[in-house]
Amino acid sequence: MLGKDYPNQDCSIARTLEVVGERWTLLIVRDAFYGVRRFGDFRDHLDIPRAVLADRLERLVQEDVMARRPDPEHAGRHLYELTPSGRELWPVLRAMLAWGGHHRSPNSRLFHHADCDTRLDEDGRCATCGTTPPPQDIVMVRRRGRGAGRDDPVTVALRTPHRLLEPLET
Amino acid sequence: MLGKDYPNQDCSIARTLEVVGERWTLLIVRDAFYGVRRFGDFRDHLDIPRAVLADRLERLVQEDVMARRPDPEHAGRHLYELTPSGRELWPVLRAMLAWGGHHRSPNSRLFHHADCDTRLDEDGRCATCGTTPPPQDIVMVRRRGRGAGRDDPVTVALRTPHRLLEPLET
DNA sequence: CGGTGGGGTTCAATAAACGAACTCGAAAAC
DNA sequence: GTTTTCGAGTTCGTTTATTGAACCCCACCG
Repeated sequence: MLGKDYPNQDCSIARTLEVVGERWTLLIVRDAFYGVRRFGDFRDHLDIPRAVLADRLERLVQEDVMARRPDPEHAGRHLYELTPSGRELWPVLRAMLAWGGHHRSPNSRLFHHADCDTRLDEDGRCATCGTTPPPQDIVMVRRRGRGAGRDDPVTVALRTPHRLLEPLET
Repeated sequence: MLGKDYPNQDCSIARTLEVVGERWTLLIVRDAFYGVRRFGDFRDHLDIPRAVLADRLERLVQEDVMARRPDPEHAGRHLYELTPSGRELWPVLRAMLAWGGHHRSPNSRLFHHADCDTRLDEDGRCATCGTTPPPQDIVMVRRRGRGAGRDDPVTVALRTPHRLLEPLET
């Protein structure tokens, strides 16, 4: 965008949008919640131009939403992971998930409370225990009969139930 | 953005971002919650180029987030108002408000439950009655000692407590 | 009936996104 | 030990979006 910020807006929403409001950014954060950590996995799953992905990851690291560290299994490569402040973006994604699910098309993935095996409602609450579990206690499962579409390694790996923030093996 | 959509993403978040993910769009929706309805008021409050504002409003109308109707007080002009589906974007804005308030800077406006006069927590819940009031039951007030910054008519009108979705008199 | 003012549209310039080609470094193959 | 391969970025020319200024149109005012 021409100027990524909103300098004259005295508003926390504007501050948030300055961090995650650019094209692709929230989908990168979403994938990070799904366990994606490698440059190439983001790229394969999002069909995003390399240069844009590199730019967005760098900015997310600058803004303390993600952290970059060396990949212990592959010298010279990196892993990108959500920081504590990045993990607090889950409510933003959950709200968008609910709106898009209501007003556009139902999501192809469902979210269950790991402890109770109960499907979470749209506010992220578990009807069984009454709590709103944090991402690491949420298991994502594929909705029956959905999710054929893509065949990149990330999409394939996400066909089996997967706990949020758990590193994805591709 | 180059291509406003994410055609290969089978995901409700991507669907939502296709509607409200472009630059300025969520700030326009925010202002609509604050009671802004006229082209010029959006313009004055956001410092947004006219052409972009016209484009965004048209798209929001197409997408059934806002509705455009003739302004009964001014022939030839229009009022832009949130539709029921647009009003359901409030949780998205509330989540961004909470994140930006925590991790960037506290918001200059606070939100109270009109019935209980209790400040809402960051999930939008009222500690007094335990409900999560809808936008039309929320009163926005200025945080003490904040909000000097701008002096456009909208900012001035919002200095006094104001119920969300209530048309703003400028 | 000429002026004013709000609400848009048009236009040229700038910036961002795109995708293909390129570079670099580490490991694997030979 | 040399070459090949591969993932991870960077560079670059092209396409598209954003910007701000200029312009147009309509309704009302004097």
